[in-house]
Formats: sequence, C-alpha cells, structure tokens
Amino acid sequence: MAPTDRRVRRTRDLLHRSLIALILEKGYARITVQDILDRADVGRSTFYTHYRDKDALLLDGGLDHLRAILIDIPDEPNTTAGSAPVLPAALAVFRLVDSNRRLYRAMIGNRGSDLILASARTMLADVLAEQLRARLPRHDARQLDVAVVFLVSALMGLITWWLDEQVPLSAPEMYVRFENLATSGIAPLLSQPHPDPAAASRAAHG
Amino acid sequence: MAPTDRRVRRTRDLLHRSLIALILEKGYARITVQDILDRADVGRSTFYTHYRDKDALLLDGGLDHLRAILIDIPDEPNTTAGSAPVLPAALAVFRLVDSNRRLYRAMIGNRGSDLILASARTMLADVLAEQLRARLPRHDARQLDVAVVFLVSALMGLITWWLDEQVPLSAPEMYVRFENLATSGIAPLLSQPHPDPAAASRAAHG
Amino acid sequence: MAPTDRRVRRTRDLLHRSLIALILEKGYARITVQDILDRADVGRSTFYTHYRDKDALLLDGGLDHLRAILIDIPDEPNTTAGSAPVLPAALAVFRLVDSNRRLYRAMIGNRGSDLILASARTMLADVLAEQLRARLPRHDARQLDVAVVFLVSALMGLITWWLDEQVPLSAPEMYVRFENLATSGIAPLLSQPHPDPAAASRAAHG
Amino acid sequence: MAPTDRRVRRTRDLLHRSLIALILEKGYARITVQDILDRADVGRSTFYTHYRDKDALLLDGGLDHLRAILIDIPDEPNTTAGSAPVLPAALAVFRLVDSNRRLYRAMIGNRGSDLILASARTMLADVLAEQLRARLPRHDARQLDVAVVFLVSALMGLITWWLDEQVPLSAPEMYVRFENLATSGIAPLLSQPHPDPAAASRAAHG
DNA sequence: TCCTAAGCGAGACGGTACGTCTTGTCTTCCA
DNA sequence: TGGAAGACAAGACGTACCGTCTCGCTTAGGA
Repeated sequence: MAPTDRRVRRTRDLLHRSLIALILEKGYARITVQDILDRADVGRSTFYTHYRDKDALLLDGGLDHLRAILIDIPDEPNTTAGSAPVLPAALAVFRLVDSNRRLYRAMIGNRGSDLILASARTMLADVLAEQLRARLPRHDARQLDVAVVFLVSALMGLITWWLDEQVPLSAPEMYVRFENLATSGIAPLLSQPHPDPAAASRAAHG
Repeated sequence: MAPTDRRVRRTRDLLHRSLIALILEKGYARITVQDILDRADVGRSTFYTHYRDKDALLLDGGLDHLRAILIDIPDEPNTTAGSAPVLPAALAVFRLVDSNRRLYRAMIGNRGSDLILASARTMLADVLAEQLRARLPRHDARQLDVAVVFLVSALMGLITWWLDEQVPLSAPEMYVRFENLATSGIAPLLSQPHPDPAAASRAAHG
Repeated sequence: MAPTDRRVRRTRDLLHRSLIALILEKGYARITVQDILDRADVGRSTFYTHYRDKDALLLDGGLDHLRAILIDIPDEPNTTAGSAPVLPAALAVFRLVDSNRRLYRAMIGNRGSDLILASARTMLADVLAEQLRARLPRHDARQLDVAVVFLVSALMGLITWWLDEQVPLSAPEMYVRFENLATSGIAPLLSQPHPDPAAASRAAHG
Repeated sequence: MAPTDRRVRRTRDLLHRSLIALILEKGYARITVQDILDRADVGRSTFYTHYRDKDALLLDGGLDHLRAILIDIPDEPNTTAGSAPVLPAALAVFRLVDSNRRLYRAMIGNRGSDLILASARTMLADVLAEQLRARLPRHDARQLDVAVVFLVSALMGLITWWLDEQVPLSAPEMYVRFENLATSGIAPLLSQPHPDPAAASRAAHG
C-alpha cells in the first residue's frame, strides 16, 4: 500500500480545491474551517488528521509551484534580447502573479494570509541571496543580508500595491521599474545630485 | 459639562497604558479584550462605549507621536553636518524605533498588528511622497508612486528585520545602509557593471 | 410648596406617563429602564433617586386607584336591583379592568409584571377576607384563609384568561359566572350528584 | 440506540441534574447559565446546542413526570373508600407536590419560573377539561372553559400558598378543602343563604 | 475470498473570546 | 447645595470558531 492512499490524495485534493475556491470568493482571512469542510464535503476530524489548521493546508505544496519557478527561470529572457534582466527571479514572480491575479490578490491583499506572505518572502530571499552572493566581489555577509531584505521587501511591497490598487501596468513594466530602482536607486530621478555617502553618514551620526 | 469629561480621559488613558503594558508582555496579537479590562480595572461595557475593538484602541492617538516626529524632523540633521540625510524621515523613524525597541518589536514583529503596520505605512508614504515630490524635476505621478511604494516597503522591511532578528546595528548605521541602497541601488555592490536600463527593458518585454 | 417639590412631581409624572405609554406599546416585561429614561427625557440617576427600580415606579400610587375602588364599592350595586352581588368587590374589579382593557392586558398577561399581580392579589385578598369574615358564623381562621386564597386565585385567573384570550363576555357576565362558581361550585353543572364531603374525605385519607 | 444519542443523553442528564441541584440551592430565578455549566462540567456551546436558554432546559421533559401522574391517577383512591374524589387529578397533584416540597417550592414560589407555572397550568387545564367534559350533561363549551380556568387557578393558587406559607396541612387535607370549595362553593360557609343567581345577575347588569 | 486495519463522515464536546445588553452606583456639573 | 446627566463597573447573555474526541461505516490490500 502506498504510504499515502489514493483516498488520502483525493481528500487533500478536495480540501485544496475548496480552499482555492473559497479564497477567490471571500478572501483567505474570512474563511472558516467549517466553510472548507462544507465545500469539500469532508468530516471535521478528517481535516485535522491531515492539517493542523487552515494555514497548514494553504502552505501544503502551495508554494512548490513558486519555488519551481524561481529556480527554473534562467533561460527564458536570454532568448529575447541582448541583455538579461539583472534580477530574473523578480521578473518571474511578476509574471507568475500576473498569470493568476485574482488568486494572488485574494491571498496577498488586505484579506490575505500573513503566513503565505512570510513563506513567499523567505523563499524569495533565499533565491535572491543565492543569486547575489555569486556576484558580490568581496563577501560581506551583513551587507548581503541588508541588500536582500531591502530588495525582497521592496519587491513584495510593489506586488501587493500592484494587486490591491489594480495598477494598470504589465508585469514587465512593473519589473523594469523595480529593476531600475533596485539597481540605481532614486538618485537618477532627483534634480540635484545626491550627497556623497560619507557626508550622509556623518550627518546621521551627529 | 465638558463634552469629554475628565473621567473619560482617565478611562481612555488607563486603557492605553494597559494595552502598552500588555503588548510588551505578550505581544499585541495575543491580547484579549478581557486582559485589557482586568489590567485597567475597567468594565467591559465601558470599553466598548469608547472603542469598537482592540484595534481601535491601539490606533486611537497611538500614531500621533509618529506623525509628529515625521513632520518635525527637518531641522535636527541640518544642525549637525554639512550634508543632510537624503531621506531624513527615514532616519527619524530608525531613531524613534530604536528609542523604544521593546515596544515596537512587540507591535511590529510576528506578534504584532497588521493594522498598526498599515497605518504607519500610509503615514510614511504620505511624508515620503511629499518630500520626494518637491525634488522630482518633472512630475510623473506614476513614477513617484512606484518609488514611494518601493522605498516605504524597503524601509519597513528593514526595520522589521532589524527588530525581529536583533541585528546589532545602530539606527544611523541602519539608515546609512538604507540610504545607500535607496539612492544608488545595488549596482555599486556588484562586481560587474549593471546593464543599461534600456537593454533590460527590451529583454523584459520580449 | 417648595419649587423643588414641583420639579420632583413633574419628574415623577413624566416617568409614570412614559411607563404607561411603554406598557401599552410593548408590555411591561419588555420595558427597560433606559426605555423609560429616553421617553421621559430624564437622566439615569434621576430615576434611581426616585425609585429603586421599574417595579417601584409601577407600584408607586399605581394601585391606589384599585384600592379606592375596592373599598368604595358597596353602594353602587344597591342602587340597581333587589339583591346585591355576593362579592361586590369582584364585580368592581371586573368593571375596572374592563374600563381599561388594553392597559390591564399589557400589565397582567404574558408580558406583565409579577409584582403588580402579587400586589393586586394581596389587596384583593385583604378586602375579601374583610368582607367574608363578617359573614362567617364561627371564626375558623384557617377555613377563612383557604377560602380567600381559593377565591382570589380563581378570580385573578379568570381575569387574566378573559384579557389574554379576549373572551367576548362583558364584565357583568364574567362576574355572574364567577359568582355562581364561587358560591355554589361546580356541583350544579354535573350530571350526577356529587358525593358527600365526608366520603370524599375518607377516600382522600385512605 | 446510536452512540451519539448516548452522549447526548448523558449531557442533557448532567444539565438537568445540575439545574435541579441549583434550583434547590438558590432558586430558579437566580441561576446563571454559567452556574449550570460549572456544575455540570459542560461547555457553553454545548449547552446552547441543546437548549435555547435556561427555560428550555427546565421545560425539557421536566413535566413529563407530572403529565404521567395526571393521566395515571384513576384507581388509587377507588380502592380505599366507598366514594372516589370528585377531582382525582387535584388530589394527585397535591400528593406529588407534597412528595417533593423543597423542589416545588423553589420552582413555584417567589423565586420560581413563570414558564413552569404556565406549563403546569396548561397541562392541568387539559386534564381537568377532559375529565369534566365527560360529566357535563349538555355541552356548553364556554361554561366548561370558565369552570376549568376557575378550578385550575384556584388549585394552583392554593398549592402556591401552601408551599410559600408552609401551611401545616397534609395533602389530603388540602384536597378536601379544595374539593369542598370547588364543588359546593362558599355558600355552605356563610351564615345567610346566598341570593339566587337570577337576582345577582339582574344586579350585575344594572 | 475473506479479514482487518486504515481512512473517513458525522458531529458532540470543552473551551475561549467576542460584542451586546441591562442594571444600579458614582462622579461631576449646574442652577 | 441638591437635582440632573450620564460615565462607569459588573457581569450575564447568546454566537462564532476552534481543535479534540468518539463512534461506526466503508474499503482496499494482504492472508
């Protein structure tokens, strides 16, 4: 007998489908375990045999998709233009989210789940850290950490905003803006040249 | 009789103090209305005549402090050094948080309140937008929006990380790193010169 | 009279009127002290300065009317016919209630007040006891007590039923039926002569 | 019997027992749902899945006992004496109440429940109506109704008085007095012959 | 082919927190 | 200075979910 029965698979699948459907209907936060049970036609105890709670169900395999995409990304952009995106993972994420706006909107926005966000954040951070590490000449662990947190936060914030406010920009358009800010910062936007870091540092310490 | 009695003030004050104390003890999320009542020695119905719920209490005047600080900041750094911080509000926030690490940690971290975060985020965004708008040569509303979301998200992410992970950096140190990334991006960190934006854009659209 | 007294009177009057109005609207039981305050436009403490609670307000002077009637009754029937009612107080009560069916219905029925009932019951019992005592040849206190409780209970029960079920009988019709049962019992109604009391007694003791 | 039913039975039983115990301790009116829960060691939600409120619990099956007794009564007295009680149900009720004075006192008296009284009243009325109907030569529905209300009210009044005032009479003694008044009225007690009904009627209508 | 362990539904259950409601007291203001 | 206004503590209420549990029914794999 398989470690996981055919029946087990079926049950989990029912639960997942029901969860997705319900997320689309009313947003993750408002969903009740009972809602899921009713929709999936599954007994209460059965649910709790499989998952500790709602979050566990959401997380179960739910981000495998994301992880796969984040790791697979490389080649795609290469085929199109002379120069590859600097942060291909970010582009991939914009595209993934775009391909399922309704779902991600329901999961990420106001009515979403902290857990999924934290999880996605961690995953993204890992990937970004990996990719950046290779390109940092001298390893300054702290510097890398700061940069990664900075980038991941900015990226997640942009995506949330993009979804919640229904900003009418395509995934690549969003990415370009993100990449520009990520690589060059806001200095190019400002009318006056930004002060040299040393001076800023001195000011800060004052 | 005054529209708000002395007693009303007293009650609200008791509630606020109790809330703060409890946040420090067990984190906002775990606090029960009953906990607050017990601590403040206030009746249940009294609580609900003043506030709809826990969140309302937390929000009530709770961020006035923050707002005041964000708006007041300009002078402080000017007095210290030749060149002012590019994003003085950000420095002020790092300092504010630092001066009350325990409290902010309890409110912002894993055990914190989405509401307070959203609120602080909005406030910060407003201030930053204001400050940046003045320095953007040509007004591209969208560009400004994106930059603000980008910066605020990055800033909040850094702060959360700083608190949650107890990163051993001072507020000014954190600020300098933030400012560098914010103004110049990660390009300076990379071993190879980053590709020109136009090329990246072409790639993204492919 | 002190002006203060005038205010007091006014306040009490407002309260009484409001109570009556509310009784008619929703029945005594459902009335809240707050309802009365709102209607009378009176502060909470004011109410409690004057009355312990809802019941005290209801009782305050409320049954004086009833008492007066119960004590005054004798003359009325004498003027009408050769033979007076055996229990004139009962007739008077039927008439009183009839003259204000809506009000008494709201106070006595399902939605009524235990207190007013108990109070009325006591008053009635006193009057009946008084009247019967004079006509009982030998004073057997216990026998009198039993008879009074029996009669008062039966009378109150009939009135309540009359009001609640909206029985289409006039006050005098109700009274006649009550009087017949009260004085002669149900024996006259039965097809077979009832057994002599002594036998019944023996049976009961068996 | 399904196992579920067994659990349900057990829970309801626990609740009933706790209620009875508490009624004896502090009187029905003062009991809190929480009191019942604590005593029965049952969860709040469990209580409310079974019963809407305290009253529902009290009523649930609580009067089955009474009903059974009222319907079963017949033979008992026949075996004892030459003549049966005219209203055997009444005798049975006196006896039932007597066998559990403390309990009934707590439920019926000042601290008791209107609901249980109303319920008992209805039940008694049904039984009495049934028994009287058979013996009324000509069916006058109204006359029957009046007589039943009269008798039931008088009976309940006597029982309440008996319990509340702790009148030192046995159940049969009470019954005999009730029966005498019920069948022959108070006429036999009065020193002067009561007036003929026709005269009274004339007087009443005047 | 039967047997047996597991998956499963149904839903009772204890528990916790909620926001509402009503009561009677207490504090403050004002005429 | 005493009456009025209304803030307040107290605490019961009924509702909503949660996660645990007990119980038979079904079912699929190994004997």
